[in-house]
Amino acid sequence: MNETSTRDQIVTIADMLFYQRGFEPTSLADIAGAVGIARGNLTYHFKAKDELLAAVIDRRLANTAAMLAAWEEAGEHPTARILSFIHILIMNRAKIMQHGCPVGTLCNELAKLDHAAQANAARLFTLFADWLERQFIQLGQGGRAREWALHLLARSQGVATLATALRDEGFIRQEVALMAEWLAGLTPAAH
Amino acid sequence: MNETSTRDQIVTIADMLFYQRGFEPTSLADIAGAVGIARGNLTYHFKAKDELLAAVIDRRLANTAAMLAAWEEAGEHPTARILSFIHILIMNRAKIMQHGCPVGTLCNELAKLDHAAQANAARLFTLFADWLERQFIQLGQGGRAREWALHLLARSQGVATLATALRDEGFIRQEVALMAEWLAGLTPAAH
DNA sequence: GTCTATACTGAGATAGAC
DNA sequence: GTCTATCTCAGTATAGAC
Repeated sequence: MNETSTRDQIVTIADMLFYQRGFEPTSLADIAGAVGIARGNLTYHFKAKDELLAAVIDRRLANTAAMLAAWEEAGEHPTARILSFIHILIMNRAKIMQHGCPVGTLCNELAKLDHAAQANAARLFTLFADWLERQFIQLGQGGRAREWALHLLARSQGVATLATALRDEGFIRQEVALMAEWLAGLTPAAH
Repeated sequence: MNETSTRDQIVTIADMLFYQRGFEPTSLADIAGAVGIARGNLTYHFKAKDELLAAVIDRRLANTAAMLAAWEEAGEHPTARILSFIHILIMNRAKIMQHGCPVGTLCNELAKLDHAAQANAARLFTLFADWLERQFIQLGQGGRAREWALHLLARSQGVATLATALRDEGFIRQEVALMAEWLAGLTPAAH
């Protein structure tokens, strides 16, 4: 009857450690230790490390989809929704400066490892891209909606990467301001 | 009298493998095997893996500084020089789609590992940033030269990250066009 | 469902022969 | 300067007791 089952706890901890240290450098012993279970128990729930990775990615996909759906149901103006996306950089700035963007860094690592889960991890990006594309369509940018979606996604990724390397919070705020400015330039005058 | 000494060969191979697979996942055995020497020999030249990493970063710093200096001495218009930077994305598109940007992915990995070499790797970024800043100053953008330098650096990083995840060459070309457009908007009319 | 114990592999690092 | 041999440790995975 424990709602936060051991399995869920494992995925939660693994998600965190994969983000903070990376997939490869995180050992199953690290995860088991952080959860507070024996290593054999971890193996009972996940036969192999790759299975655990798959579960982590699936959870991230579900969480991201839920977050984006909530933003869409909130009924705001699409400009406000896109600003919510942009402001993730501010909200998560401390973690980003330490460990980068969870999506970008995972995709990069899996690409280098030539890992089978790479394509599934990339779906995290397309989730954001599709959502952003819908917002730009609602802004009347139908012709270039996909282009703007990927453009904005790329810019936020670049900010994350550079902020991690330079550990510069001011830079994040500066770039967020530039993105908001760019977005305002696309938005039809609402007054 | 062998100019490409074993030591140089080791650094060359390590540089390549650290880029392609990442620092952590690349073993010293991988490197020794690729060079064609025994493991003990590798240890003779580099006491520890971290020493080898330091040598790789130092070489990258030297190579990058030389490339940027060459671009500057070519005597072109600063706009043309900045375009040279932007077009790295096109020139290296195949490698980028497979392994990302060598600078960004290394900095990300070292940040997660909390590695002592992280700061030195980040100097690769400041090398580019300083160079770009000088070009923007020459463009008469003195007031915002640093801002534009970091902005352009971030955008190229974002393109690399997304291109790796999505394996989309068209996206790279699209973003390069947007960057060129943005640059043209900054450049004082030259006709 | 959870644990201990262990097999097996591959990592980095070291010693010393040639 | 290069090699083989070996040490030590950490990693994943497995077997089986409770």
